[in-house]
Amino acid sequence: MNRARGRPRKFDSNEALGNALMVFWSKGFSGTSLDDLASAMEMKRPSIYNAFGDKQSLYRAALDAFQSKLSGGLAALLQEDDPKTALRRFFNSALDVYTTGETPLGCFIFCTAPAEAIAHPDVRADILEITTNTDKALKRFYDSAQNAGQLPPATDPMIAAQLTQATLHSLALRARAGQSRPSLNKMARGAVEMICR
Amino acid sequence: MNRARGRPRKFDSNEALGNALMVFWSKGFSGTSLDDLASAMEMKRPSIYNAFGDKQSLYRAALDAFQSKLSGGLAALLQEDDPKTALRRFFNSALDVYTTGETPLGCFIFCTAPAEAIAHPDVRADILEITTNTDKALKRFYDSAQNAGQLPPATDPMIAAQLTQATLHSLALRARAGQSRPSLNKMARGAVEMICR
DNA sequence: ATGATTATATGCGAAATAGTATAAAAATAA
DNA sequence: TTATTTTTATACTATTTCGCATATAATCAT
Repeated sequence: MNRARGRPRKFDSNEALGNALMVFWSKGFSGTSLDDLASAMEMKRPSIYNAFGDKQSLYRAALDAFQSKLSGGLAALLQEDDPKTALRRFFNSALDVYTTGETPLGCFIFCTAPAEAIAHPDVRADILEITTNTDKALKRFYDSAQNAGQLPPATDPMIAAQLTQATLHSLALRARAGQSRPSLNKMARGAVEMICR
Repeated sequence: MNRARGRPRKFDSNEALGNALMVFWSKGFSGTSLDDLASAMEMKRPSIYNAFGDKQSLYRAALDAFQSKLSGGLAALLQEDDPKTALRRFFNSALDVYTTGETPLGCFIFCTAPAEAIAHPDVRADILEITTNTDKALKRFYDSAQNAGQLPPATDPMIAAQLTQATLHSLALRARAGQSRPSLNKMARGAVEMICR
């Protein structure tokens, strides 16, 4: 009696969302058609509507899934003792995501969502929330580094946090534009030295 | 005999391109229809094709126009003697552009073009070129500041340049996401202090 | 088995979309 | 005036798009 009632679903919800995410990541929201999604998700359009609602709901679900996965992994890396080591691993791990595939796609959120932000205020609010939360998490990181005497007292933790996220934004755009992984690594390393000196 | 031959054009080319730019800036490339463009440009579709080619050519022309105008203005500000003053004016002027209108649109290039970069390799190449040129221009700025003894010898001019553009990228995204102008000003100020110390 | 429930599959339809063919209009050249 | 050139305006077509209506299938509850 505790079992699912009607006909069982043919698809795995997470997998289908992940496939949708990949299409949106490559083509953006407006550039992706429901046929693109249906074929990538191996679902017919009515099933997509039934499971995820309309195109915008699906896109926002993909944004949320991407952010949860990425920020979870990155936050763990910031637990490391030495701030510079933590940051180097932080950027390196982000770049792993940004440069996968034959054509690197950059960051799903920062490379595709801004284009939709004006036409879709919900998406705009999503970006703002993600950016704000990331600032806050990084500020906590710099606060505790400063308390541990690992960051100069003159450094403003909030500014350091914003510049760190700015580096992330830029790496995301540069990866999608086609800059090489070594050049991105170099920039990330340099940013760590600049921010933590 | 030196006069234009056939029926005279009804529209001013720069003005029409500027109107197209505004639509693309707000809705992105894929989110903009030719009807949107035709109505904003006050031209019929066949006239648009005749004057600017297809949708992608028009979009790339708009990218080029935006970049020329913005980078020209910003480069002039970097001529200022004091590097910090130059940078503060540089960011301030960029923010003027990023935050105009009731709903700030951020940077036309960095907020709308990345979404198209995978589907349209020409656009991807455009972004890469613009990013590379901006890095180079900023590196020259930091090189000469360093030569004038206005930047610590330990600072790597290329990293400073990349971080400066990273700040620009981030301000662009944050403006479009809806962060307030004062908070953006504060971040820009802080970035200048971090980079030039 | 029978009915209830939920999912899938087929296919429809109305609207939007990109791009063009054709004809009319406005200018110059001879 | 007549021919030539170039732009504009109308209308067309073929395709794509989103979303849904309807019918069918697979499972559970009784």
